[in-house]
Amino acid sequence: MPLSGTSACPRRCADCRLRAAHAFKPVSPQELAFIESFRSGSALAPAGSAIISEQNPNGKLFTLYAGWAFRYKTLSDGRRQILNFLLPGDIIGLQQEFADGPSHGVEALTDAALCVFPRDGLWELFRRFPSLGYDLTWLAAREEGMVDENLLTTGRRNATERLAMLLIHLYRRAERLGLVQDGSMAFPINQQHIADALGLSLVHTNKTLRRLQQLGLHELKGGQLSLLNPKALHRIADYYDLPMRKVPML
Amino acid sequence: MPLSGTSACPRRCADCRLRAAHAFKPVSPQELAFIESFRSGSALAPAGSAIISEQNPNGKLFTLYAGWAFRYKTLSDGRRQILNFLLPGDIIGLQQEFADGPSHGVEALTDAALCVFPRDGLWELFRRFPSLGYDLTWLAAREEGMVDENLLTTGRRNATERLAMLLIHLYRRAERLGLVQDGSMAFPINQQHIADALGLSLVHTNKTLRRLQQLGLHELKGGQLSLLNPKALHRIADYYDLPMRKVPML
DNA sequence: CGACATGTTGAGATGGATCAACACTTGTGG
DNA sequence: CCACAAGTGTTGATCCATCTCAACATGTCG
Repeated sequence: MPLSGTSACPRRCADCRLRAAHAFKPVSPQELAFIESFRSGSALAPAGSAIISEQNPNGKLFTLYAGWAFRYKTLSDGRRQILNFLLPGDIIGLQQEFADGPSHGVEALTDAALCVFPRDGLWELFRRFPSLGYDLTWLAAREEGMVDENLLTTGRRNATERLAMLLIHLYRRAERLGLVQDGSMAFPINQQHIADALGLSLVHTNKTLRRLQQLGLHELKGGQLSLLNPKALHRIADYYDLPMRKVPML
Repeated sequence: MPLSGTSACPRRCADCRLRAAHAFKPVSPQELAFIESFRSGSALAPAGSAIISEQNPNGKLFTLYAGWAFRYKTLSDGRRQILNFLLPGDIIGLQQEFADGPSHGVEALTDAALCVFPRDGLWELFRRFPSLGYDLTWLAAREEGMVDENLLTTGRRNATERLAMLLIHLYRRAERLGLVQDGSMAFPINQQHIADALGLSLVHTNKTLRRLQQLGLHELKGGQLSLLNPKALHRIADYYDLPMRKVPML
């Protein structure tokens, strides 16, 4: 059964539609050739499936080519915290290489297409293409920055501020990737995900989200999100956005 | 005025007492020589001083040689979230290289000794010593893992669990570095820091900490911490520790 | 049709925040 | 040497943001 909406990444990295996007740093032909040889294949992950299991991490490294996913950790009684959301171009599984044990799980939110790399080829990559090693560090640092921001949100913002932050931040990331059309974007996250990402209960998330919507700050229906009053959302979230550099992509 | 207790890092990296510690991955003589040439000097940061300002990040990269520090972010109304604590061997300022703007501040908790590296030599390091580039990615991933854990704590653990987690985690890290003697370690963190790290109010932190102490789980006085009932703390925090590999150090 | 996931809403309970004192220590300047 | 300010820890009273529990609505899918 073909997965609706998502197509697997092309055989040749030179044909990669994602890499051509405005958001990404260009690579040299040599780098591209190496990436293509390094890549061990592609994969499709249906919505809801585990890309990396929290208990039994596989040894693979992925680049998310299309679709959404999220990283999470759980406590043994089931409480779950979503660490960050993953969008096309994000790398998956890099931490596994360095962690002392299983550290987190990754789950697909939508049907997702992935480029697969063997984890044990990582050192080879650093050795042969230091510039790509540099890019990997960049990606790691960038993701850490994202978690930092989420920790600030969860630790110090109240429920309204948290929601505003989440909406703005995801909108901004999607926009950068060209996923926003006519001021509206596909938003494949349900309220349970939002609650788990923000450290709130499901019920309170619902009520707060509803209040924001009734104030006319945003609209969220049919899986589509639009920000009706971005200024106000920025003010509430205490969020200041900066011009974003092109980011590397493996 | 000499800073009590902390000595600056030695002139020659070969004489580095820290690197000789059990916790760190050995480096080759060539790597060591490069690190020494890469290093632009050493510095002392008095307790409470900014190592990296949240507003005006400097372009430097540091390794914390002795003493404690912490990374933090603040909201514009002053609410502060501590992202993680830094102990000897940790790297400081790596994210700055990749962030689009100022991302976080770093402050010394105790008098601290630092090795200083020029940030703009980073690419040179990757190019000439890919193995050190690999180590930097490792350090970045490791720190991200730490923030992940803190996000889980702040988002999903209650006050008691958070405190237990913090005590265990810091104790464990200190132990690894040989900073625990006779079951007791220097603990240079006040309750305001703890509150800011855990997303709690100062008052509630005090009351919860006090309760744990009265239950005989730990003792914290005179700036010294001992865990009197680690088993119980582990159970409360839902924390399982794993054997830790040696980690790299720049 | 029933089962299930998801969203919505109200009522009541509570963990943690806020406010307000006060104790103790340390350093400083008169 | 004392008086005082500043930083830190402690404790009680009260408040409220958020959680929990419990229904019910809606849509999808077999």
